[in-house]
Amino acid sequence: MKNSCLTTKEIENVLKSKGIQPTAQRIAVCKYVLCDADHPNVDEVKAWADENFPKISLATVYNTMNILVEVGLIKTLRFPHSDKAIFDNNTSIHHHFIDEKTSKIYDISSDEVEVKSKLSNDFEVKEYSVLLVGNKV
Amino acid sequence: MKNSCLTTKEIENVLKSKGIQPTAQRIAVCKYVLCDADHPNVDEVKAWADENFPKISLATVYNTMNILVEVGLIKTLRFPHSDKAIFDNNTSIHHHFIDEKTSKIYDISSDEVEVKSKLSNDFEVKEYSVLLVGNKV
DNA sequence: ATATTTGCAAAGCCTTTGCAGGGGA
DNA sequence: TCCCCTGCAAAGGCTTTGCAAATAT
Repeated sequence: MKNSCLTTKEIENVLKSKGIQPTAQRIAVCKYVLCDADHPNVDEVKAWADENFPKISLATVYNTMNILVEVGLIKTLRFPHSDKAIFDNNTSIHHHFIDEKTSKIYDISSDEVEVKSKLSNDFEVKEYSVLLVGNKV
Repeated sequence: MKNSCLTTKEIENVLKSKGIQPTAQRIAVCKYVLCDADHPNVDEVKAWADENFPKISLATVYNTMNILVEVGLIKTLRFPHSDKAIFDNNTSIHHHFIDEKTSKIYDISSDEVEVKSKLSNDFEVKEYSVLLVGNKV
C-alpha cells in the first residue's frame, strides 16, 4: 500500500508544502522512498540513489530520511529481528507481517486484522499497529 | 505481568533445565531479569548487577541476555522510538502500550486488546503483538 | 549576500568478538 | 585435566555530528 508514483514536480510541491527545500538529493531520495520503495532501510535507499543519482552521501540520506519522518511523510519502524531502522511510506493505520525465514515484511491492511481495544480511558491511544510473525507460503 | 520472584535455587534449576550452566553472574542477572525487571535494556541490567553483584562485565550481561533469549526465557523487543534492545520476561502473548512522553512501556493483556485475523491461509501466524502508542494519564 | 545544504571524516552509541586468565565439572 | 565462562579491550555496525565547500533563495 503506497502512494502512487509522483512526478518530480509533484515531489517538489510536496516538499515545499512541508517547508522542506526541494534539493536535487532530496527529490531523488523521495522518488524512491515515497514511491517504489518497500520498507527500505538506509542502505537500500543509499544503494538506489547511487544508481540513479550522480552523487549523494550517506549522511545526506540519513538527514533526508530524518526530515521526512519529522514532517510525517514516512514512519520509522523497528522490529526485534534487526537493529536497523526501516522506513514505511504508508503512514495510515495498518499492520505488518514478517516472514521468519526471509525477514520480508508484508503490509497488512486494517481490514485483514481487526483490533478491538477495551483499555481504560487513562490510555489515550493515538496510534497502534499489529506485528505478526510467521511463515508466508 | 511477571514471573513471581524466584529463589536462587529455583533459578539454578531453571537454567539447568535449559542446559545453561548456572554461574554466579547468570544467576544474578536472572534474579533481576526474570523477576523484578520491567522491560529493561542492557544498561539497566548492568546497573542493577553493579549494585547487587561483586563484579560483572558488560560483555557477560550481553552474553547472558542473548542466552536467555535463545532458550526462550525472555524475548527481545524493539520499538521505533529507540534503537536499544529491550527485554521482556513475559513470553506469552500480550501487547504493549508506550507513553509518548515518558517512553514508559505498559504490558497490555490479551483480554484488554483483542486481535482478530482474517488473513488468508498462506500467512501462517506464529506470534503477534499489538503496539499502542499514546498518552497515559 | 545570506542562509541552507552537502559531503567527508570523525565521533558516538550499541553490540559482538578475540583472547588470556580463571573457575567449575 | 579439560572445557566453559568471564572480563577486558578492540572491533564492528548503525547513526549522528562538525565543519568547510558548494548550493539555493
